[in-house]
Amino acid sequence: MEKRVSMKDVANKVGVSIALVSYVMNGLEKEKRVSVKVAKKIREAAAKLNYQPNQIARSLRKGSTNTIGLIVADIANPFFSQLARIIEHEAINFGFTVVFGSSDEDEFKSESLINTFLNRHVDGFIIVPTEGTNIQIQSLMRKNIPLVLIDRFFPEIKTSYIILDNYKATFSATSHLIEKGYKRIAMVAYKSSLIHMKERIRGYTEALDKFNMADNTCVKEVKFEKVQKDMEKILNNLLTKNKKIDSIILATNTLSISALYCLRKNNITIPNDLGFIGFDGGECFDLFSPRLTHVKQPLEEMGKEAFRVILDLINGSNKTSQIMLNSSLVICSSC
Amino acid sequence: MEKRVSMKDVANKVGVSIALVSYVMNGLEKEKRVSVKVAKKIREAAAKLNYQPNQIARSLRKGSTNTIGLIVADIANPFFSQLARIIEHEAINFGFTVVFGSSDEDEFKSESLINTFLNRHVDGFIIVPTEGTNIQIQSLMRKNIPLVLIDRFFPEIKTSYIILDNYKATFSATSHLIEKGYKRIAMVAYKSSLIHMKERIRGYTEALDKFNMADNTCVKEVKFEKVQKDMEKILNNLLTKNKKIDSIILATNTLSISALYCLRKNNITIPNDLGFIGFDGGECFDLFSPRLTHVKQPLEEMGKEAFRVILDLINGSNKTSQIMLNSSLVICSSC
DNA sequence: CTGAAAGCGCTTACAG
DNA sequence: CTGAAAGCGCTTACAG
Repeated sequence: MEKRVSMKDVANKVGVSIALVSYVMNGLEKEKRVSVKVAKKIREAAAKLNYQPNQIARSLRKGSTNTIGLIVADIANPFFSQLARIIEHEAINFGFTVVFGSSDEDEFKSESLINTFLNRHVDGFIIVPTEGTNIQIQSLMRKNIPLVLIDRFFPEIKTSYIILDNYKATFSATSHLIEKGYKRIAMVAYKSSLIHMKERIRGYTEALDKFNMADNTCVKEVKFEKVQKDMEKILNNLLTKNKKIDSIILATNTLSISALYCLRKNNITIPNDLGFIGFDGGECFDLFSPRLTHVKQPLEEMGKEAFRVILDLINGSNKTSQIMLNSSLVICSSC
Repeated sequence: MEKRVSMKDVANKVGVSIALVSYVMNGLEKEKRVSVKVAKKIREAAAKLNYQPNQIARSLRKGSTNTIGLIVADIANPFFSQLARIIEHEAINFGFTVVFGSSDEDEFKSESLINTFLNRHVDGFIIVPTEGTNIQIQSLMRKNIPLVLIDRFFPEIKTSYIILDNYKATFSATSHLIEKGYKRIAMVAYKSSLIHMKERIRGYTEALDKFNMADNTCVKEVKFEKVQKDMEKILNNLLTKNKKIDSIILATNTLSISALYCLRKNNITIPNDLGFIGFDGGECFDLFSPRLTHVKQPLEEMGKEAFRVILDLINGSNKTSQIMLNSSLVICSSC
């Protein structure tokens, strides 16, 4: 087993103090006026011994870890894993490492993840906040920990965040259905007090309102813990009762997929039996027959902005950045 | 801004030494025979001050970080993100944190990730190794760093690994097609020297061989950097030339998806024009019409075993665990 | 039962 | 231009 070499080893080899090695390793030789000759020797010795800095020691001393904590609802959800990929990429480019965790929309898991990451002294957090985590977020704010929320936020807490203009997203999706001649448009969303869900629902209801179709407003909510079951019940209901719906908008990608399963199971064909608009779809939506019209989120921008903002905060900025991005409606053949 | 409280603060408050606080915080009060009274006082003070241990300091002192480094090819690929989810879950249960990175099948990115994680003193690695990383893996072995490979491995290096029985997987997929009466079965795989790809190809060729159809062996390889382009060329070729193929097996999920895009684009219908078997599909495969027959990997088991093995190694075991799991062929309606 | 002290591997004022 | 030393917040032999 090879032993790790420390600055001391390099210093001993060259016959200088540890301080000099530290200066050179950190590229401070100019600033600290280390002689060119010694600097060269140190660099050579370091290379020869294959010296690698111990980031743990560095972190303890400097109080910063060059690590960011990423908490999403579920890393296995393509929406979040794609986001994670983008954030990871940015992080690496700036010399940061990402630790991640999935909250499962559970406030206690969220709390535990935040504490774990705090104890490991991440320099900042990128969090997809879950219902009931307001206090946790406020506590981070009080501790002055760099923080940016993503996908969702709390209107009553003044944090930085990057979100979608959810209102616009569903407003335009709904309008699209109306323009296509659909009359009885339903929306299925998650039962949640979180703003992104509320806004998606508001976009839908206000679009109906605008076209004087408020009477046909039909919002159904499923519980996060039993999506499939709730969805089946709801769809069975909506598709069989007197005032049958003629089209549907789903408020998230998981809901979209769940709905597709149900529809297929019940032999409901799209768009003949039912018009359909999904939410941030990806490959599944493209490969479905017919191709599914869906709301597309600007993932790349979202991830990049989130990292840019957190880096800014880590570097001492005290500016609160609240950024709202626009989705696009990808029009295919499902309505 | 709240200041972080350290053991010293707790010690001062109670009027004891830091050592005692450390013992109590680590639950060593029995072992170190701390008086019940003092232990209680310390616990109370710690709770009151909301003391949180500084894991960085702990890590520096103990030489272990309770962190594992997870390197996959691409965290945005559902196969890997689902695996990540399972590993994360296990990790948390055992008090570990996961740092992750995507190698993009690039040996230099892999090297850089490994070094980054080494400098951060992860306790162990779970790695999906990329072509050309043999040396990196060997170097980790030499340093005696706990390591488990996953999805792929290097036959010439004696590491622990958890992999699929790739040979069996495609052997049975191919046999299934043959039994269904298909005569001209093609396989599209990645161009790679890695064992998992070789084995998937071998499973295919040996199945043909067994049924005396070796003459119809047709393996095409696409480059990782230009999947879509290569795939189109290959499929155009296979579907138009004299000896047209009647069915196809794809060697990974990304290849499967890529093929589906191409087929759709060229109006090839499954299974009428072409029999189809995909690899670890997930939702896309289920929702496709017709439902796609595919090789299903035991993700849960793979992730859990990987963590179990790495934990074992971290805890000092020097046993090399080489585990091969079985896939199942999910038979649907695409062939 | 308890405390003083060394040390993990760095960074960084300070002195010369 | 260079070095000695303090200190980041812990853990852990050691002494009493």
